[in-house]
Amino acid sequence: MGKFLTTREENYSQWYNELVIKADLAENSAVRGCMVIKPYGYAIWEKMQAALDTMFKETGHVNAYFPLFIPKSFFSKEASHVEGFAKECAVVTHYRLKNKADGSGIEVDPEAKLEEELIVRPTSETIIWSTYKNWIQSYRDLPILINQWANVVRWEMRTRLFLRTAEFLWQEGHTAHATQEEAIEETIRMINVYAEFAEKFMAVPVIKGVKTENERFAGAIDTYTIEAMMQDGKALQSGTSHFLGQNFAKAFDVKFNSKESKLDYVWATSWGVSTRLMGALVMSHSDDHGLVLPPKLAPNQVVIVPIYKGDDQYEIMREAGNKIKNQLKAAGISVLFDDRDTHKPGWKFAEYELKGVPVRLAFGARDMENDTIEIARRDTLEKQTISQENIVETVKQLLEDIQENIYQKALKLREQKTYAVDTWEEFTDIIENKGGFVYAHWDGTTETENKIKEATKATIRCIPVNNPLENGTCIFSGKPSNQRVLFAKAY
RNA sequence: CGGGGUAUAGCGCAGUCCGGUAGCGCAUCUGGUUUGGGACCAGAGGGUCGUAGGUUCGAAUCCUGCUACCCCGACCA
Repeated sequence: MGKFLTTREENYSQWYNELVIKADLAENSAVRGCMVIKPYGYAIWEKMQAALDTMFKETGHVNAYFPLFIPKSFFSKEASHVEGFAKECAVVTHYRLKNKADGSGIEVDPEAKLEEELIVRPTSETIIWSTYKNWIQSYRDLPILINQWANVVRWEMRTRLFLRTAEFLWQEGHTAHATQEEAIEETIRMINVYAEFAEKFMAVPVIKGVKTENERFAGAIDTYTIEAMMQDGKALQSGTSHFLGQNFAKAFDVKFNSKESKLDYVWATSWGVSTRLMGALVMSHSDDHGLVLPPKLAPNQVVIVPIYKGDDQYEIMREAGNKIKNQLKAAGISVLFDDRDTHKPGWKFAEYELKGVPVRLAFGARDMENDTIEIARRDTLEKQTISQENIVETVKQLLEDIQENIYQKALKLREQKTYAVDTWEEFTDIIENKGGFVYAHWDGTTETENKIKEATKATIRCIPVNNPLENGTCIFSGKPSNQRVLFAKAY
């Protein structure tokens, strides 16, 4: 087996970078910090979108679309929101170009300056709440449960394909409610939707929890998060759901008449997941041979590779291959029959391993004689020769096994790399030498949180939901604490 | 945004120190033999050496600016 990838052990970060490019998921573009998502990568994103969109619809949401540009003045209306995003906003200042006088190209026409500059959305709370103001007068107008699929721009200093890019694709849900209880319920409902999606579709186990004040979304009262562990033990924040209280309603003066004929501000939530999930997917399951995709999100669940000698056999194999392909397709399995004569079987094997196709079927003259077929699973790289008779059932079962197996494997790894510690020495030892999730006591102050971050680069990923209460002392300050929180280095 | 590194054919690299007009492997194309884990032989095409200036008779090579990428920090989904 030739070596095409840096191994995870050699250099995890380089392994990831190479894998994303070699598996044809994405590449860097001519624009700094912005990526091109290639067809194979986009196909996975489309599968994620389809599953999530269905879940959003099932929970009563509808899709809409709001503008890419946000008037600068909107931004300044919610104080903490501005502060959070101001440092990474792209700004449109002009609306026209013109030819340079000396004919050496084009330049921004200084006479075409915008009256009010426009921000390229880093998130859409402000434009949406300025719109909701017009839509909401009465409790009868509530709730509003809207999602949008969009791109956003955050001018990042250091970027990495999928994990952090200046422009990325995401969905953002923005809901408006008559009561605080209902908004909190919605916030929790959506973090649960994200957790279910991560675990059932991506096969990525996640920890649900609440962010500390320090890590909270700019403008939120509470931020719920799902945190996944990557194979190197680092955490990846994979989705967030925010209870925004009445902050945006107050900033944009969105009031409604309640049943009791009382004028009150509207309660809000927002929630989102992004193409960063692609990074989570890659880093959770893949190995030194390439991607390992969960069957539920793989663009092709099965690839069929024919093995033949000469044109006569080729024709026979094509016919046989198409027959198998159609059987599988009829059972709702997505199949690629790679009957290209331009690449050899061995080349194709390596290629589809790199691309993470869950199941590979290969057959040649020997199989034709015996009515057998070789079946190989990507997650364990095991292969065996089976009878063609129950091929559909066998493949179906195997796809389910793979989906379950990679989830269990990821869960097991997380359990192995999760620790509970009581002393600063143990804490720093694990964070610096072993890597992983560490449950430890914390005194609840931002000051301590920041000092721990400074000393170790570990941050509080979340305070898990249903976190058991337990008396202890803060690992850093020694002050009393009544629960452990989840620490880790994060992407 | 600070420190370090890199940029030569589609990809990976040598050549740069010591200036003389560009080479290797893979990939591509043609023909043939092949096909159960990235085939082999023969031939062919492809580069104004990241970019803009400068020094020089002459620059991939020396000097300066700019850009992009990688690593390490600060910031963040």
